[in-house]
Amino acid sequence: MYVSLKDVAARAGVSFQTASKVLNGHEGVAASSTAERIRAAARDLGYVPNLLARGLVRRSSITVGIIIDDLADPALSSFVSGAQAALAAGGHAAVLVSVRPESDSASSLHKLVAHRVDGVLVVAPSLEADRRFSAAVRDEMPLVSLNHLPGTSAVLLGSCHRTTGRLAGEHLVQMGHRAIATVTGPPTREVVRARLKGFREALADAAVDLPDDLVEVADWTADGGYAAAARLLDRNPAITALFVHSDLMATGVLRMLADRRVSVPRQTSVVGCDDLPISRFLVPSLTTVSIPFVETGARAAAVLLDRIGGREVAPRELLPVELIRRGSTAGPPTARARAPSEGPTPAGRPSGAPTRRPRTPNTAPPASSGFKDVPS
Amino acid sequence: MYVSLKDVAARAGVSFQTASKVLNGHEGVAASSTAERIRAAARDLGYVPNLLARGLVRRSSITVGIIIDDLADPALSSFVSGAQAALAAGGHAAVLVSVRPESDSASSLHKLVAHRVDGVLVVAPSLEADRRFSAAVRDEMPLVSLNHLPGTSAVLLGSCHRTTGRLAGEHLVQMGHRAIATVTGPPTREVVRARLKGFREALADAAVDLPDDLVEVADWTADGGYAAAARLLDRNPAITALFVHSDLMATGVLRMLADRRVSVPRQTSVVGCDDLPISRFLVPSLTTVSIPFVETGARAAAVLLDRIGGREVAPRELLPVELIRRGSTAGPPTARARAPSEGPTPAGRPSGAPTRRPRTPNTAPPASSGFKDVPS
DNA sequence: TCCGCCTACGCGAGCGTTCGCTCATCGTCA
DNA sequence: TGACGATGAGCGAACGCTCGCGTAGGCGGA
Repeated sequence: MYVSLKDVAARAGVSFQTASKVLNGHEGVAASSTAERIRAAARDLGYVPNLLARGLVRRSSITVGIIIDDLADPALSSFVSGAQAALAAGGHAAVLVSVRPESDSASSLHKLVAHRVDGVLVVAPSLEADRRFSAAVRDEMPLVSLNHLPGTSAVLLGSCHRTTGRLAGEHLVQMGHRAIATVTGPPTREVVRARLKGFREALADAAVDLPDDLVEVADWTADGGYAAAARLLDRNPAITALFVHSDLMATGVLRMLADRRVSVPRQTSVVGCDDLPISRFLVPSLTTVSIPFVETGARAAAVLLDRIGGREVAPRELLPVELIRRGSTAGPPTARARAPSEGPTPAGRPSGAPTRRPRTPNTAPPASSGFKDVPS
Repeated sequence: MYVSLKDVAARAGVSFQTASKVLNGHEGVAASSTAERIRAAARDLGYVPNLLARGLVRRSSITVGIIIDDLADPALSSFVSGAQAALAAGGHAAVLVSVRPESDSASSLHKLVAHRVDGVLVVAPSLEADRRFSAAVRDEMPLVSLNHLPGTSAVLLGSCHRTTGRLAGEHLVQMGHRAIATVTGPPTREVVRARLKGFREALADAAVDLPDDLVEVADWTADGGYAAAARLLDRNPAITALFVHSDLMATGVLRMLADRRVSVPRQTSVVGCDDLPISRFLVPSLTTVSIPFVETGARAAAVLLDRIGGREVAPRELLPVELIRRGSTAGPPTARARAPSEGPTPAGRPSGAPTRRPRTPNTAPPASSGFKDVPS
């Protein structure tokens, strides 16, 4: 089926061990004429080394395992995209396994161990609180994770979530908002707690309070964001700004506000988190804290390769985040502007006649940070 | 480092070959007491079989290679997500390699061959016209592709693009549109030609013409969609409907229309293609032809496993597509309604006073096919 | 008592590599 | 002329596993 080293050696008239050495680029192991003969034979026969056999004796499969929750999640797939590129640059292939709710999380790790991967990259937030997984981690195995993995020696790589929350909070208070609410992810996640902490700090610095009833938990989905924002507005119609923990949820929030005829950013400002590629194209374009997914994935892979190579690496590393100002944030409505409808009612219907379209409506041209590559 | 069969056998007091047979579930190869002793030893020692060694002798790595363009593309990552799940169900792991523009496309295939994958799944539209890749395909190797791979024996799996185009076209003409334009992907792609063909057929059935200047080519990106739609409207302001070959591009189109103050769907209708998870949350929610990415990926993986298992499979298989009606399409504006602005001008500013907001504006509640799981 | 059969296990070979060691040849220099 | 270091190539072992076959020992039947 496949041509082996022996086939190549036979054609070149040498022993297969010699062929091995030549094809591996060892110097001074054969006369240049012999070496060339071997290389020619390999080329003619289309020899492709069997990495299974090589891995067996070298005790390294030149592969890295990636454990992932769900590739359909744009954030996670961006991570993997970056990681994959960096791994390829390092000559490693990626073995992908997903951790599925119905199966034991430790089994996905066992699968990778069975493949004798050189290291593992964890891109699975659902594993954050998974004791069984943490317990199954072999400490000898180099491990880099994009989420917390308490109790393991895994290197943590990500962005500074506290700064993320702080940037969003500062932006909103600087614009003059005081009635600020937030739609978070599940508080079991460390990222959620950290973002909330930074957000609270920023608000506190401006003497703005964040009572519990202005914090709504959602599940990272657009549907969840929609519902959470609806609950928030039902409870407190005076809210003028929302910080949403992911762009996907923010999309749901924007949609919900549109359904209720709440103008963004005139009546309510929205700050997202992630900066998905699509976020600058939403109407209004979404102000958001940019998380460098691809870069983080690439860096994670690079660090993992360092660990595999025996080089010393820091136990955690955070990549910078950045606030991207776009069209979904503005100052809060003035008292006069808000008077007619007394804030959006739960039913969402403005009571009076439609007001004239504002000068900077939700269809405003994108902020300069956005569309620079779109022809005007 | 790792515990081997010999370790297990030594602990159980048997030869490692016997341990191998027992652990592989062979019947009648050992007394039940011995078998239990071996299993206990394996459990105690945490034995994980070395798939490299097993693959070497069994001549099967129990892995499947996936060649992908870019995981950051939501459509492609959805494919892989579905495929990955199906592969896992079949006991196979996925080895991921990406084909990068700067490197030889055949080398990614060689990489997989080196890993002795049992089959290859191609999720790389960029390889469609790649002669070098097609030439490098070993015909013995089971191959399933989501895009055309002319000249190879690869099984083609996808959706019926012609139907896709037809559905979009029929929907628009049924709503009464006559001035219909389209933003396509690169015409080098078979999918683009097929969609265009179906679209043309649907229009022709209603005696609607599609002259070349109403067809604009873009590059699958939102930026590209934005620019293409701008060119289209500049050339022909009378356009009342647009069929866009991907939801991502459609997002750019919606954004561009919003920037020009063209109301969707009141002034212009937009039909997308893909039905990305986010599409129902856009404002207005996007009418689109749903492509079952995840299911296609899953089916592709299942077919690949069939081929690997030596079962007979059809040379191509198409999954059904479906038109999802949402808020971005409606009938064309009446002559009266369009009179004030004489169609959107390139500058995009309605000349008269803003008309009263229509009863079904672009912020209308989503169509029933959408938000059924969003609480009201 | 001997033969043959079944059960339960061991043995040897081989999968395709890598790697260290041995060995033959040859030119060089004392 | 003989010892010696390069140079060039082969050889054996090992990596961890699977699989077919060989073979003890125990049993019943003739």
